[in-house]
Formats: sequence, structure tokens, C-alpha cells
Amino acid sequence: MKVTINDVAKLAGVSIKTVSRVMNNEPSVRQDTLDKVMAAVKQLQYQPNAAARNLASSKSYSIGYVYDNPNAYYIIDMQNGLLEACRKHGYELLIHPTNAKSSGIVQEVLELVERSRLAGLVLTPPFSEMPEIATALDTKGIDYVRIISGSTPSAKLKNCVLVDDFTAAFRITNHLLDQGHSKLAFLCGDEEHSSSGERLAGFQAALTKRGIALNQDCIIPGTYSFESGVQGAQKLLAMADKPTAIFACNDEIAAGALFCARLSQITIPEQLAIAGFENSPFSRQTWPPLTTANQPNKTIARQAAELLFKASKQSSKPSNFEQPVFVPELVVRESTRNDL
Amino acid sequence: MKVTINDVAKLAGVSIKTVSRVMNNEPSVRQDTLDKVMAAVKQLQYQPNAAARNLASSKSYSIGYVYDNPNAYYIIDMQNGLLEACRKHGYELLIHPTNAKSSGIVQEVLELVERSRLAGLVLTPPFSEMPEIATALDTKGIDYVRIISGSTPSAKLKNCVLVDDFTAAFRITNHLLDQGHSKLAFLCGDEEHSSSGERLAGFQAALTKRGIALNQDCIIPGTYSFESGVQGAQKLLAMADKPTAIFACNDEIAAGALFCARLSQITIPEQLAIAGFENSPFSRQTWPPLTTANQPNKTIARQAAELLFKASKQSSKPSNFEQPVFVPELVVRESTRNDL
DNA sequence: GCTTTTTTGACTAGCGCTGTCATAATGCTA
DNA sequence: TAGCATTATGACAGCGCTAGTCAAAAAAGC
Repeated sequence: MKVTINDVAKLAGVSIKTVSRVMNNEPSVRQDTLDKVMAAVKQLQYQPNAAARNLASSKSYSIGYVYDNPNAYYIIDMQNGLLEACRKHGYELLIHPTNAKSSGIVQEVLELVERSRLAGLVLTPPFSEMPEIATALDTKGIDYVRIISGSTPSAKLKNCVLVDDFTAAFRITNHLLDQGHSKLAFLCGDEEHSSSGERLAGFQAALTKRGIALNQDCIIPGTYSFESGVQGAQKLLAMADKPTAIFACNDEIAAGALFCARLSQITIPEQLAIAGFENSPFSRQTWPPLTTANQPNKTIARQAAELLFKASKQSSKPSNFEQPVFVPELVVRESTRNDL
Repeated sequence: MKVTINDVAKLAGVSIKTVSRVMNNEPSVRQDTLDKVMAAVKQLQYQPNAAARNLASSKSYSIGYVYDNPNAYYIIDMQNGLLEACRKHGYELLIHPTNAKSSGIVQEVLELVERSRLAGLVLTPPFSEMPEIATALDTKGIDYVRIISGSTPSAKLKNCVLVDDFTAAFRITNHLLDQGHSKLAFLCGDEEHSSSGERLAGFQAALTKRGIALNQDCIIPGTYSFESGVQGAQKLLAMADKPTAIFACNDEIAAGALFCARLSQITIPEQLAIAGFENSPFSRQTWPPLTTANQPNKTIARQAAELLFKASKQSSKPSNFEQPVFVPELVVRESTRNDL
């Protein structure tokens, strides 16, 4: 029933210690003994007891995913990506949704790591952008990888996976301009998410480059939610000089804007173009479908986890970090295509 | 730094074993020693080491959630509900998405439990409806709770949380009939999910009760997906004698039907009423918003976990199971309200 | 064939906790 | 208040594994 390291050792005709060496990828094991052991492992379907391992080595084989994000699609994608990497490397994933705005958040994260003996943490916005968390983790020597908005790797951004929101937003905006729009508006996401700021910056840069003036009233603060999109669009559509194109900070906001436009009997894309960001499933399910930028969350998450594993294995080399950069690609759909 | 049970014992002036007793809510600890220990625990912020506990007791403090469901909102709600219960009882949650249709699924689940030393499993459709899984778990003596479609508690459905899809569907259909519709259609979900069958049964029962004939061609097989809704609606709208109301098996299908109707220039709800099921966030985000049935997934999940904990604590009493029944409530919105 | 290097094994000592069972403290009865 | 039944507490072994130390064995090098 329960297979222990002993059984494997016996079957392979080697000592416990050797099996242990194999299981922990220690060097100085000959190829043929390694094969013998692996064969026995496979035959017995041996799975080392994580608890015992953990206890004996004070290493752990699980990582944590801390998040506070109302976007179900985002979370699921992230989770699946992390899980994929975890399975590959024999780790477990502990999910920890929490409230980013609670006062004891740093303490909470620290306790989580300690209590569950985590090997490391994957942080998404807004946690990945909270310096107090990074500092606390650094101090305690806890490994972590942040998924963060940015385009240029740098030392300060060690252990980060970057998502180049700026460039993606720049391209979306260009697309809007290419459609002949000149009165553009921007619906922001939560301001504590730097992605919102980056996307806005990309938007502005594109306008500037084309020499198109931006009415500052057309930048509407908001949150990453459908409701925020509805309200933001309401404000915009109430303006005397209505914009003809809206760039929403994510698909949910865009869907809200679409909803509002429909309420106001405005046709999309003829009277108003709307673009979103993220390429979440419902950007395909609105009517008309949304132009957006494809943010490969699952892949991003997988990379983040891989980085974390790499880090915790050679935790001595701190500066040698890769910093993958993802640039979400433009996806054009009917919500902006008035040329069709 | 690292607080062990030893430190607590010393500070409280008792033996390690007594602290252990307190931590495990064992009886026969006097009130005053209990207080002393609790004080020490609080002062040191002691958190028992799960790995050591696990190893020593061969009990485990984590449960698994096995799922295969493309519906992000559903998963997130379930997860959050489970997590809530887990936190309350000091358990951890291990999530395990997988493919229900893979051939080795029973084996996979069994291995999962063994490898991760799980205290039990929460199963949602379609896993909760696979007899081979229930049998395998029973044989191995593994605790589990199923979330399943049904209205009447029974011995066969021990360790189940029931969702009364039949009654909810009956009510939705009644609502449709109350709006004056007589040509109704039904868009099914995956047939391996019994919820689809139950909802269809409720639908049919309501029609029968009112003496309204149902055109069998108006029952369209499908899956729980947006695309399926689009395709299903396409078929219905191509019929010579179009239905005037569609009951979709869930909100996603309904959204797909809505999408299709829009493509066909059909106005909702004037020319066609559409109802969904589940009350997921986007039932509020379509245009017009969807009439649906509110399925309290988070609460359901919490209950399921609570049941599981109860079961694993007193695993000797098998028949004494509660079987909570949830009846999703009708939520009327614009997609069916042609009286307004 | 002999030395050097690389692999392997036997053994030991925990990791932090729980289970068992013996012992001590307390409560109860007469 | 002795004498017994209870209840509360503690000593100790051990869960399955890792890690370190050496020593023995095997392979490689000259």
C-alpha cells in the first residue's frame, strides 16, 4: 500500500542513501545506478512523502500564489500556468486570495510563508508592486517572483516577469488612430495597479507621436471592473464633444463601456470604437467582439514559477536573474473596425 | 525566529504533550492549563508545523478540490467557498484541475490523494457524478463530499450537497410562461452533467403542468459554453416556427444565444426572451441583462467543505450525514421582461 | 599493478510533532 | 480520611525522510 524509500532501495538493490541521492538530484551518482533506482521508483510508483521530506530538510516543495483580483479569468489562467510548472517540477501550489488593502498585509504574507513552509511566492499586481512586501520578503530571505508592468529589464527589477503594457497600449492606440479617429478617450483601471498607468502612458505616447492633442477630460479614472466601464462611458458620452473611440484599460471595462453605449443607443463601431486589453474570453463574447491585446497570462505564470524554482535551487546567485518580457499582441475585432 | 512546540511548553510550564493536546482540541485538559498554554501560544505566535504534524499523525490537514470546468466564475466561487471553510478549520486546499474524460481518471484521483496525503476530496460535476470514482474512493476509505444535482436527500446520496436544479428550472420556465410565451426552446449543457438533465426535466415539467406542448426539435443538445449557445440559437432561429423564448442551461449558453440573436437582428426581449442559469457575473453584463437562477456556489462550496471536515473527524459514523439542499432562486432581469 | 578519484553504503542524528502507556493529580464514596 | 475510580499530565518512541561522516568498494588514470 504505502511505498517507502526502503522498498525502493531493496528493489533497486542499493542503499537508502543512494535512493535519496537520486530523488534529490545530487551529483555523483552513476548513470546505471540512477537508472536502476528510477526503474524501481517507476515500478513501485514511489512518491516521496512530502511531509517527511519537508520536515527533514526544512526545504519545502510548495509555492504560494497570493492574489487579490476580481477578475476570474485572470486568476484561473494564472493558476493553471503556475500549476503546470508545479507539476513539472514536483511542487504543490497553495493559493491565497486576500485583501490587498488590509493593513496587516505584509504580516499576513510573512505568516503564510512561515506557517505553510513555502519555498517561495508568486506575486501579481497589486502585491507585486508593493515595495513594503518586497522589502519584507528580502529581509526574511524568502524567494519570490513578481509579475509586473514594464518593458526594460533592470537590476531593480530582479526576479520579475515583465509585461510590456506600454508597447501594447501604444499599438492599440495606433490601430485606433489608423481607423481615422482623432477624438480618443481612456478609461483607467485601479490606480494602484501600475499596469493602468503604463497603458495610459502608451496611449498618450501614441497620440503625441502622431501630433494629436488629447483632451485631459477624456482620461477617466476608474477600477478594473465592468461597473467602472459603464460609469466611465457614461461620463464620456455625456460630453458635448464626445470622443469617437475609447481605449479601456481592460476587457471588463470595455464590456462595461459597450453596455453603456448600447443603453445610449450608440452603435459600435460606427459611432464609437471601443478597445479593451487582455484578450479574456469575454472579449470574444460581447457584441460586437472587442479589439484587445492578447496577454498570455498562463504562459506568463508558467515562466514566473519556473523562475522561482530556479531561484530557490541556487539561492546563492542573486543577480543572475533572467527577466522575461512579454509584449501583448494586438487582436483586432469588430468593436473598432469601422472600415469593414 | 522559528517557534516550536517546545518553546510553548517551556513558556507555559507544561510538557510538550500537553501543548499538543491543546493544539488538537483533545479533551481532558484542565481549563487553567489550557489557558496557560493558549496564552503562551498567543505570546509566541506559535503555528504548528503542518509537515511534522502530518508525518507524526499520518492525518493530514489538507483537502483536495478536483475539477474540470471551463467556467472560471464557477471555479473561483467554489474555491473561495472551500478556502473560507479551510481557513476556519485550519486546513489547506489543494486544487487539482484535470481532464474528466481522460481514461486514467480514477487512478489519477487516487494517486493524488495518496501522494498529497489528503484528508478528503470535494468533487464537483462531472466527477461527482461518476460512479466509478465514488466506488474507488469508498473502497479505499477516502472521505469525500459530492456536489450534485438533486432535490431529495436519500441514503444513496450520502455525503452529498444537493442543488435542486429541477425546481429552479421549473420556476424559470413558469416565469417564461407567465410572460405569455408558448413556443419555448431549451439549450442543453453537457449531457454528462446531470444538472443539464435536471434542468431540462424541470423545464418540461412546467410545460406539462400548464398543458403546453413542446416541440421536441426545440430541445437542442450542447455544452456549457458560449459557442454552444451561439450554435444552438442559430438552429432555433432558422426554424420555420421560431420559438419566442429560450431557456439556456446556464448563463454562458444564454450569452451565446444573445450574441446570435443580435447577429440576426432580433431584439431581446421583444422578439425573443432568453433566460440563463447560475447568476454568474456576466449575466449582469450582457445586454440586456439575463434572467437567471441564483446558484450560491460559494455557500455551497463552504457547506461541502464543512461536511467533509465533519466526516473526517468522526469517520466511524457513516450514515449520519446531513444533506443540505440548495434551491437556486429566480432572478428576473430585462432579457425576459417583455411586459416592461 | 598501483595510485587516485569517484561512487556507494552503513550508521547516526535529528526535523517537530503525535500515539501509547505509565504515572501523578484530583474527585468521589463510604 | 483512607481507598478507589477518574482524569490530567508526562516520558518516550517513532513517523519517513535528509544530511553528515566515514569507510569500503569500484572505476579511472598512469
